[in-house]
Amino acid sequence: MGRPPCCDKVGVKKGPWTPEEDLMLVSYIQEHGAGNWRAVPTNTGLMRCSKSCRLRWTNYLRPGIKRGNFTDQEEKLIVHLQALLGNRWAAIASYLPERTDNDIKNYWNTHLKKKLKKMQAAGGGDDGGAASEVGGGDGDGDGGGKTVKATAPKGQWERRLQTDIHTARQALRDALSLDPDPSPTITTKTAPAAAAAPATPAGSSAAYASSADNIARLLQGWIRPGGGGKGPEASGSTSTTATTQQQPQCSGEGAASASASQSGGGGATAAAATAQTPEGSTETSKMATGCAGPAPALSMLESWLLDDGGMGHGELGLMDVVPLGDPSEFF
DNA sequence: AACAATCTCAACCGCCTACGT
DNA sequence: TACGTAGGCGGTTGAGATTGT
Repeated sequence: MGRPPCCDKVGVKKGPWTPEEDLMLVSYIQEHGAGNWRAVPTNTGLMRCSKSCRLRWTNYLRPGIKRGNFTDQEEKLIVHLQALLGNRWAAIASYLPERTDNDIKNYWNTHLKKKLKKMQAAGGGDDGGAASEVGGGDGDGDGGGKTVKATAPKGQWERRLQTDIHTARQALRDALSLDPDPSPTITTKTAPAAAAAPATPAGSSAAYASSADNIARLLQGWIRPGGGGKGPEASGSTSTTATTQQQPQCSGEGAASASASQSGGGGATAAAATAQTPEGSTETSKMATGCAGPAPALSMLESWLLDDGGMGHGELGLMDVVPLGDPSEFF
């Protein structure tokens, strides 16, 4: 009441962000942390809508984001999770900590949908079940997200989440038990370029990409090792839902603080402890923070699956350890 | 070399839910 | 309790890059 709307649409700049704007945003978040997005344009002088600032941060500037070059395993994960969860990209992204929901969504729409269609047309591929499910709705799946979200009360939502995690586990089990065959059908045409310069987005605006890299370096500079709580995750992030913005940060630098602050509400201590392992101390920690090479989260998933052997205690354990709504904690 | 077609992905839009007043 | 805003999510779009002719 009485508050002005978020974006009055007057004098709000649109379109691509400039490196200068990025820097303004980054330095603001450096000081104040991510969150309270409404205050960002006001305090930074950015002529951007608060939503735009949040989006820019979560999809592009946030540390720990991996771009381009989806691995075979990532693809499989996405395919299976999409088949199970529908187009709930944020939920799917929580299983791929270093990918943004936007990235996954784009990748699905541009690559995977076609591939699955092709596979289906060819009489099924290595992703049999998932592919057929997905193909049925042309990737729009059950349309689950909105409908359910809109109608399910909180308790139901939590139950649904449990079910999601359950089904996701089964899917992962399937995916992992499938022939690991890194079939070349999955290669993308941008692969060569990306292989040459893995850290930059394949394709567009190389010049700007280098700016983004600079910003990334800047970010690395200001994120305190050990996560003293100064990082963006320490103060700002809202916590009502599981979103990509709360994923562990890259290289373990921000990860510890991220996990620590994320777990604020509930348990998740185990996950946090894992993430707090100093960078490079173990392979697991690297993978857990999503900053290893090509197969980041999956080893964790594998151990998770292998861990419980049967669904029995595993399910319970998972629910105990992973705060509802943020399965990525588990990584 | 020039043009057209296709692809990629960053960003916007609108809707929904949670939360504050 | 009602109302309004902020934050979050998924769908869609359009500019730029890439590939094919």
